[in-house]
Amino acid sequence: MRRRAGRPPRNSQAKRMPGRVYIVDDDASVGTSLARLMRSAGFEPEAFASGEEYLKAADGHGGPACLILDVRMEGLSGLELQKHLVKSRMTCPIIFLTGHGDVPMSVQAMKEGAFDFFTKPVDDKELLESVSSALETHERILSGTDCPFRDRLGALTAREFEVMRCVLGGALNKQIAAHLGIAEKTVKVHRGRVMHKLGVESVAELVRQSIEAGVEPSEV
Amino acid sequence: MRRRAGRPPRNSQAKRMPGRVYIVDDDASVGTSLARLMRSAGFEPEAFASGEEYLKAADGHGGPACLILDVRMEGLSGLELQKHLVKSRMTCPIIFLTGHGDVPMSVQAMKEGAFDFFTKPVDDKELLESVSSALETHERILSGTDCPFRDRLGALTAREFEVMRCVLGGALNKQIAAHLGIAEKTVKVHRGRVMHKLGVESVAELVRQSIEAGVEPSEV
DNA sequence: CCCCCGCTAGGACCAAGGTCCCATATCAAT
DNA sequence: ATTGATATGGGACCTTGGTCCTAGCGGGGG
Repeated sequence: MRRRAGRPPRNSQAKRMPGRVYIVDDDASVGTSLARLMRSAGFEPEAFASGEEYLKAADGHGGPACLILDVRMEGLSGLELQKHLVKSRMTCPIIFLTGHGDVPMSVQAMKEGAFDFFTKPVDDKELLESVSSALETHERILSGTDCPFRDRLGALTAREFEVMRCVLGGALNKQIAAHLGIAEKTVKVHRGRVMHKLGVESVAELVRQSIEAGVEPSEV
Repeated sequence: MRRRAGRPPRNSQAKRMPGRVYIVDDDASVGTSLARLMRSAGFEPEAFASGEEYLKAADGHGGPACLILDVRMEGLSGLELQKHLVKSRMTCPIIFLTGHGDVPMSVQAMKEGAFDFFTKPVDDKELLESVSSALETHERILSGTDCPFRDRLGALTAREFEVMRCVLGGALNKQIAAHLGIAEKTVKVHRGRVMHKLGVESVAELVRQSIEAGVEPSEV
């Protein structure tokens, strides 16, 4: 039961979100100038002077965001902060920006899943492009691959959804019927509507799309 | 048609494979010394003098493998070769080793999914560790974290496999039959055997497992 | 109060999937 | 030459899936 309670946010992303950019750099002048750059490009910057400060103030935020981290900092280093965030399942992309970068350092950061890695001096345009791309990526992560299938799921009635989950579980119509305490005939009706509403033509396709959309199958 | 032509390595991984290490470097002396190093560590090296040569001779191999690529080479560069391999859905990890590496280059390689990136001179121990780790990773990829489904795939005949891919694509038996130029009856036979050999009871299950095992569906 | 929507379901059919048994043909290995 | 694995299908038969059309029932909103 539940899921799609009330209103599946039908038209999310009505307008393009600007996107939050967290900046963590212990050099205040760098922080402010980066913030200025980001603001001028239409993003919402927020600067922190250390990893600890960021962690304390981190609000989770709702929409798409990304981090710009310095590697060398007093206290928590950028790489340490990254490890910490990765462990706590942070999904938002991290872009490194450092004055003293070398290949092994960049490789390590990338292995940990960094989105990008720049050395100063950095080309503003390149950095902005990377930030923009990072925000897009995060948006996609947040909204689960924006597939039209997901929206169509919202068109299903509760009963249809239940039947669909049983189908995803590989159940026969008669099993679904028994499971739901209804006639096999009715299951067929629901099932047909599910296929039609979701715009799929085969169970194989249904399963694929559902996996992508994160729909859990139902045991029968 | 293609893909695992001929022989699906029937009894892969009977005994612990040491792991194949493909070396692509246009400096012959580097290639042979790397090969020697790998052999001494118990791996099975195979050296190529260019990306083109590697592509021509690539045999697919059965077991776990990895690549050691130079970045700068005559003809196809390491990064280009990597892109090409990624596009063709190569799963085996790529380790870069280059004399003239810089941060942007390493970042690009890592973004494309490189397993590691070293600059010469490289510490033998580090390189060997990376290779060993890459082989382990590849083995895990190949065997899809011990799912029995993957092993069972090896029990399918070429024809059965083709039919299965069509089923994964959501095709009807008659469409599969037309596609393969055989009778619908025969498709049913193959299909039945596929389900039986793979130990699944529904198309839904088949699709799920196949996705996990990385089997590509076939358009019909 | 009535209508629409969702849930239910029967009848009638037809297409598709699946399984037995059996049979032929090819190819490679013994 | 014989055997085994593979691919191919015919016949028969049953189960499932899917779609028409029709229709009763209950709830919420105009």
